[in-house]
Amino acid sequence: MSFQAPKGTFDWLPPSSEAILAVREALAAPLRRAGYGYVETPVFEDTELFKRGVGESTDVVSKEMYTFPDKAGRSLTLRPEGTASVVRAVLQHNLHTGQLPVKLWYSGSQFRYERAQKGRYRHFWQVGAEALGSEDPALDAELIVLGARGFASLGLRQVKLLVNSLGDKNCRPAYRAALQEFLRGLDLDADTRARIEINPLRVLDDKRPEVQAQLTGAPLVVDHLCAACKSYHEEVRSLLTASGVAFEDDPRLVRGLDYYTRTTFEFVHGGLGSQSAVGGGGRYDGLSEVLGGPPLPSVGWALGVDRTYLAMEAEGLLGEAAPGRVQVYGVPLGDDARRRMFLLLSELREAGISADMAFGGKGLKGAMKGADRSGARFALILGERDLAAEAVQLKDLTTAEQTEVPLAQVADVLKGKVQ
RNA sequence: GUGGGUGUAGCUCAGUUGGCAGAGCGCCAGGUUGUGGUCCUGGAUGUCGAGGGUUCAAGUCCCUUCACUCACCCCA
Repeated sequence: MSFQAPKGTFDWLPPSSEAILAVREALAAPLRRAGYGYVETPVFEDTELFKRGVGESTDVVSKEMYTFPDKAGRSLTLRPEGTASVVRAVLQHNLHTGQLPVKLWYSGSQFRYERAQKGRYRHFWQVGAEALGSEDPALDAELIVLGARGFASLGLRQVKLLVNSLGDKNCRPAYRAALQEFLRGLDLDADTRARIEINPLRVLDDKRPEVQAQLTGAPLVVDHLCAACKSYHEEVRSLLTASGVAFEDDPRLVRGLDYYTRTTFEFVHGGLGSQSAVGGGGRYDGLSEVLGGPPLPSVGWALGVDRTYLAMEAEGLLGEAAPGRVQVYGVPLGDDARRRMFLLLSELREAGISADMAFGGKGLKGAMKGADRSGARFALILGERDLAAEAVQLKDLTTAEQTEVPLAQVADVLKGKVQ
């Protein structure tokens, strides 16, 4: 083995690669039914976009970005998340000057320079959705419901939804100060003490038991919400309940990125190793302004495609996929037959019948094995005798029944037999 | 950045006290010169992660190093 994939990355191979395609489709389908348009943005952006949009206080920006200079000396960064790019694209193309909200969805690669472990890779995939320019609890609820529907449509039953509100620019500062005061009185290591000053809410997320034990009496943001945030959050919750989407209030739920306000939520699953989030999002009312745009209250989420795959694996939902399975398999005997089979397959494929054949001059036995393994129901056997008769032997591999079919009629005969 | 575990055939792994490099699966071929699956027979594939050391002898013991993996941190 000479080369291998870079650290923290991996290849999707058949058959699991088929499941990944299915996951992307399933997560996106509810969005398309709800009027979200597809957006595709560059995989790299101006480094400053992420510094400003995601926040310099976050670990994502301060130590996990793939940043590099291009040949003209510009600093570019492989996107570590999708929201900043989407907001940038909306502002750049003035999509927000039309009817609001602007509803967009995307699917693609994200990159973070982290130490890899189960469910956390340096290159990962997300399906995301953003609804920009509208402050309406129904929009928050809509997105959450669409995410939940996506997971449910894959058969996932153990995805749990956690919901919280982080307050807004009116009530968050007072809460932040109260939390900082509480945290400063605890016995914590230097890194965590530094985090108290930069991003105190994240301390609530610490998984270490000795830290969690000290957090039992910590002030909770729900107790510090202003009236507007409180009623907004109540409305979101009641819409979720009315939609039949089960959720759990988690007053400790915070998000890793700076731009979140008010509604925040996470879809969690127990089958991902030590990681738990299969998706998450929330409202980010101030992000547009941070990026130099007008006020554009918005809400969005991102769901982890590879993490969803792991969740499905944990729930035993990955059936026996049959990658590249075809309906018909050609078994040519000899060079003349191979040339004729090649043309016959093209004809079948044009007619909408999926077909493969034995390559490499295999013998009959080897070619028949290939037919068996291809998953095809029918084999087409073509040798010198058949060529002379302008016919082919059509064998049903499930019954071993074999009939001779004139070459000119193969497509028509098969059309009647496959599906 | 920190800590644990694992590196032997394409894959999953065994390998005892240091004594000839192994199994299952997969792959290829034959049994059957124009017929797959099941079965039988045979075959190919190894820098035992790499480098050094101890020893008559190292997959095995010691040192170094790399990779993978899991967890902390962080996050989808």
